[in-house]
Amino acid sequence: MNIDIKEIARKAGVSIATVSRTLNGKGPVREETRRRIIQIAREYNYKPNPIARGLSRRQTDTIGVILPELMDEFFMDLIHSIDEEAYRANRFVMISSSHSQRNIVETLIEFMGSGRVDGVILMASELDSSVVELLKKSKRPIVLLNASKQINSMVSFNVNNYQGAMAIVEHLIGHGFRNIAIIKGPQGNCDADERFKGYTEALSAHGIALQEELIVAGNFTIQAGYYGLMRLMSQPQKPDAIFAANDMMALGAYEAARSSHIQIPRDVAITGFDDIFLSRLLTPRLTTVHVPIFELGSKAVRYLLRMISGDVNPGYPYREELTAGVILGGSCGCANPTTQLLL
Amino acid sequence: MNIDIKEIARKAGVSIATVSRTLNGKGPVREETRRRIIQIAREYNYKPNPIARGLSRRQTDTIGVILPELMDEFFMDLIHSIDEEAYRANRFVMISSSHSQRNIVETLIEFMGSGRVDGVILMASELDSSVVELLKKSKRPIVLLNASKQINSMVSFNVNNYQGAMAIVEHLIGHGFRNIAIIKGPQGNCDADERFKGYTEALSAHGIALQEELIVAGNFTIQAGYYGLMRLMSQPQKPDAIFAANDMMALGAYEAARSSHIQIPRDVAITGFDDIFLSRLLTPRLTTVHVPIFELGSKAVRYLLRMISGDVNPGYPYREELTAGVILGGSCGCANPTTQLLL
DNA sequence: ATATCGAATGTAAACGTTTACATTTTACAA
DNA sequence: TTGTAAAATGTAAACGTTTACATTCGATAT
Repeated sequence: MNIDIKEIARKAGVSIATVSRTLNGKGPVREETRRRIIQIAREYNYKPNPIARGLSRRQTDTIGVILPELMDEFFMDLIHSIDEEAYRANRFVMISSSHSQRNIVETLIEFMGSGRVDGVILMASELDSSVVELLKKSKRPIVLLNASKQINSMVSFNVNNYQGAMAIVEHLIGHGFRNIAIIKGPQGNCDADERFKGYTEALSAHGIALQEELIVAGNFTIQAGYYGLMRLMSQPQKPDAIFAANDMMALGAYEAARSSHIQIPRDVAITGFDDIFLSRLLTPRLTTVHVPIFELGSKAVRYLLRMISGDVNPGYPYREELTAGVILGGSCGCANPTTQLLL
Repeated sequence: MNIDIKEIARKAGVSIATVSRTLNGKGPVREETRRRIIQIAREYNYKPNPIARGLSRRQTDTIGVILPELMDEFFMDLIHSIDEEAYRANRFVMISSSHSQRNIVETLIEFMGSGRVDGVILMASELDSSVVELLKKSKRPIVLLNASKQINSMVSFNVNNYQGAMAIVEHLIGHGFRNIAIIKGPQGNCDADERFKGYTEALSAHGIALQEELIVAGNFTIQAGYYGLMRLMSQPQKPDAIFAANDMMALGAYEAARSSHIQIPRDVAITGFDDIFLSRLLTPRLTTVHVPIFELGSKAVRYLLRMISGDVNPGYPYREELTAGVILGGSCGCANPTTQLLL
C-alpha cells in the first residue's frame, strides 16, 4: 500500500539495514549516505510501518488508559492531561472504560498480555484483591491512579484525599462550627474512605467528638446529597455544617436546601470535594477542595514512560500523593470568597 | 514472552497453520483436532499476538478518534458512546485531540498511513479545505462528525443544527416574542452557521424581519454570552428574547442578567442549544435543544465498522442528520416546564 | 606491499501471525 | 483392489521492520 523500507533502500542504492539504521539514528552511517537516505525518505514521505516495527521491537509507542467510567468532567480532564502529555512524548493513547471488575481484568489482559500497549494507566478506586494480584504479575508496567493505600507494592499517583478533607473540615472548624456532619462516599471506595478519615481526624484534632447521627452514607450522586441533607436537617440534633464528600452530593444538598427553604450558609454551611466546574456556578459558590487532576495525569504518564524505557525499575514500588487545596466559596460562611473566575 | 502459536502447535502435535485455522474458524479442521487445540489454547491461556496478526492481516481492530479538544461533557459523552459501541464490537479505541488544523493533519497521517488504526472518526466543525482534500485521498475509511454541508463527498453523521435552531426559535415565536436576538457561534464553525440559518429562516417563515442590532457575534464561551446579553440589553431596541447558539453562552447570559438585575424570562427570555447537564441547574431551567450525542457516536462507529468490513463501500458518500428536540425550561416563558430530572 | 583495525555496509534471521498452495489422509465408488 | 475427490493437514512465503553477525572497504602502521 504505502511505500516501504525496501523501496527506499532500492532508490538509495543501499540495503534496508542501512536505511533502518539511518532513520533510527543507530549504528554508523556515512554522512553522505545518511543525507541521501533522509532526502529520499522525505521525498517519498516514507513512514515506517508502526505495526511491523512494533512486532520487531516489541513496542508500540502506545499507552493504555483504563478508567472506571467515561463520564464527568473529572475523567475528561484526566484524559485530556494524559493525551497532552502522551502527545508531547510522541505516544498514542488507547482508552477503555471498565464497567465491571470482570471487565477490568479482561481489558487488562487484552491490553497487556498482547503487546497492544507498552504500559497501562489504571484508575480504579475500588479494586478486588484478585485484580491486584493479577496486576502484580503483569509483564508490562502499570501506574495506578487513586489507589488504595493498602496497595503498596505498586506504582501509584494519588490525590491526597486525606489531607484535602482534613483541610476543609478544619476550615469549617475555624468558622466556629462544632456540629459538622458528613455525607460519605460509597463503601469500599478508597477516595471516600480517605476523605472520611480526614474528616474524623480533623475533628478529633480539635477535640470535637464524633456524633453518629451526623454521619450519613452516600454514593457520590446528586440524589445521595439531596436525601443526605434532608435527613440531617430533619433530626433533632441538626448540624451547623455539612461536608459532602464530593461536589455532586453537595449539589444535591443545595437542591434539597432550596426546596426546603434552608439558607446556605445561614442555616447550614456546606462544603464539597472535587471543585467541579459546576461548583462555581452555585450561589453561594461552593467551598470545596480542588483536586490537581491535570498534574495527576501528566505525572502518571511521565512516570509510566520512564518505567517503559527502563529509566526507573518497573518492579520498584512508588507512591506519590498530590496535595489538594481548599477553594473558598460563600457556602462555608466566608464573607469574601474567591472571586467567580467565570469571565 | 507469552506462549506463542508455535508452542501450541507443538503441544497439540499439529502445524501452526492448523492452530491458526482452528482459532480463526476458517478452513476445514477435523472436529477432534479442533477440540484438542481449543482445549490446549485455553489451558495455556493463549492469545494470538495482535501486533503480529495485524501485520499479517493489515488490520488492528482499532479505530481512531480525533476530536477538536478534550473537554466539555459533550466530548466526554461522545467518547463514552464510541467506547461503548467499540467495546461491543470487540474493537479498541485510540484517541487524540487536535489542537490545531496542522495537528489534525499530522495525527491523521500517523493514524491512517500507518495501519495503526483501521479507520477514523473525525470531528471537526471547522475544516480547512486542504484538510478535506487530504481526507479524500485517505486509504482508510473515515467518518466525519458534524461536518460542513459543503463536504458532500464523504461519510458524515451530524446533528441537525438547522432543524434544532429553527424549532427553538419557532417556540419563542409561539410565545409571542417578535424581537428575538441571537448570540452567534464562532465564524467558520459549521454548527454555528447552521444554527444561525435556522434562526433566520424561522423568523422569515413567520414574516418577522431580521434586525441587525439583534444579531451579535459570539464564540461559544461563557464570556461571549455575558457580553452578548449586556450589549443587547443596553441598546434602545431591546430584544424580548435571546437565542444563545449554545448553552455555555446562555449561561454567560444568565450571569449577566443576574448581575444587572434583569429577570429571566420576565425581562427577557433566553434559550440555548446543546442541553448540557448544567442547563438543568439554572433557575429557571434553561430552555434548550437536546443533541443526540450518544446516538451520534454509536451510529458513527457502527457505520465505520461496516466501511472497514467492506459491508458498505467506503468510497460511497453518505450523510445523516440526527434531529434535535427542544427541551422546555422556564427560561423561554413556559409556565410548566419539563420537570427537573435531577433526582 | 601487507597486515591490522575501525568504520560502513550488507545478509539474513528474528518478531508471531495468516494464508496460498502443496501434500497427505480419508471415504467412497468402481 | 484401485482410483478419485474431498477433507485435513502441512510447508513456506508473505507482512515490514530491527538487529546480530558477517563482510567489505579504506586508512594507517609495519
